[in-house]
Amino acid sequence: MDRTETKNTQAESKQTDTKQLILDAAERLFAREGFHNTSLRTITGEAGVNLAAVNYHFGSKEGLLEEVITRRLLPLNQIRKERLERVRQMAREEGHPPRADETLRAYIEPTLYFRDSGPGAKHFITLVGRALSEPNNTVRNIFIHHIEPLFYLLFDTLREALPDLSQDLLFWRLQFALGSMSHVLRMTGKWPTLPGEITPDTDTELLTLRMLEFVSAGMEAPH
Amino acid sequence: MDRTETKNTQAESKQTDTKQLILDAAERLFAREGFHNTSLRTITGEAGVNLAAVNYHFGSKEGLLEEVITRRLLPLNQIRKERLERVRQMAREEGHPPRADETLRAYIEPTLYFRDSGPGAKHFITLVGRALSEPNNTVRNIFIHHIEPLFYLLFDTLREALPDLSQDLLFWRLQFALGSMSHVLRMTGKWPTLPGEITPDTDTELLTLRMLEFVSAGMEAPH
DNA sequence: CAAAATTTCAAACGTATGTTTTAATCGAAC
DNA sequence: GTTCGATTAAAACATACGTTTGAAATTTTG
Repeated sequence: MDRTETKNTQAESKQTDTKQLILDAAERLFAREGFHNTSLRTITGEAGVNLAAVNYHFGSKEGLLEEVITRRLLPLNQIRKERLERVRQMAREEGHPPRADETLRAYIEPTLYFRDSGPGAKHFITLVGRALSEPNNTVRNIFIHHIEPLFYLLFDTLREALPDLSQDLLFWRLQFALGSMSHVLRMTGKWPTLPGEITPDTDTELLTLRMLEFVSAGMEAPH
Repeated sequence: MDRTETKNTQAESKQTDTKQLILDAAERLFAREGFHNTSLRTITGEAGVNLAAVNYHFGSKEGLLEEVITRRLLPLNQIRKERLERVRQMAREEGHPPRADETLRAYIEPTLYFRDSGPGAKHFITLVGRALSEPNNTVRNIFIHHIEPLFYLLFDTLREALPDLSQDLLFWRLQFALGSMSHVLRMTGKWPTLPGEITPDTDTELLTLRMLEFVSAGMEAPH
């Protein structure tokens, strides 16, 4: 009776239900309140399941976090990786370096559009935005482990796109760009009171356009 | 014997020592581990004072946080406010709109240079960088309360600098810029493993220059 | 249907937290 | 030197947390 391993026999209905309910509630609460600020009693309460179910299905609170993250991050990273490799590959076939704005688009566009891919995805993207700025090692390390190879791919493709920039300068500009994106991701629905006619919850398409205008200009700025 | 009010008679030596020791330790630990992930026992342990001293001098853990923040944020905000008003005032005297890059510099430069203003200031700036992305309301609200008027001043000055941008677009671009800055602030000393010859801990002057190049170009990008 | 494995449940465990209490200690004023 | 308010100190308090337990309930297997 190994309790941390999931034996997926045909007996999936109840188990899957409980696991999904916990994952969805945890995703929402981790995004809204943070990992340490969310108790298992709150999660299981909102999910409508027994407290012990978390330790039974996920082993520990940390194990739950890991599955909350990987459940959506693996598919998202797969998409971003394919988009980046396509940009790189097509440029190589056409015999010119990839364009910086297309490279950035290949990374940013799937990330922003992922918010609309399902009800819980929006919360997850908030979590992604907070990932790198998490003070807690537990949360940050799980993310970094999955994001690091993608970061290198993005960095290398941008090196080809912007050969005039030193590695050092490119690194910083990429950090500026990623900072812009992650800030917007985690701020969704948390804007302070705003002046006048500003409607901060713009639709995804317009937001993506604006973000790409901004970070592309910054990336290609004179130096 | 009101324990939350500080009676500053001449008997300041011991009290001031203890308060300073607690504030410094809390600043460092809140920045490194986060507010909820830091216990009063860890703080008082590192400060070398008794556990009860926090509640005696600051009333509560939240009161301690508030004083950790205001102790440095009030002077920093004063500097940023003066710099912004000077840019605005000088432009008005010379009969032209303020420049966007000078406006951004008036906000960003004092913030980055504040890191070098003392041993604990570096930790505090990490805290500033994490302020807006804090999931916890306790932390975020204290910051927002002090930062909001400054944000409006920055926004209004940029409106004068960039009259072609709609309020909506300007709002977003300012968010992108602030995202870049806060990301860098909180990432100090927390970079993941990096490729090759990259030295992420650049000196303040060069980092400021690069950040201003980036966000100015993004702010003035075509649309 | 009976046996076996899986999942749920209520309760308790041990620990860590912020806070409070009560007494001891310190420093200055008279 | 004594007195009095301010500060420190040790201990305990109440509560919340993640986790474990053991039995009941449910589902799957033969």
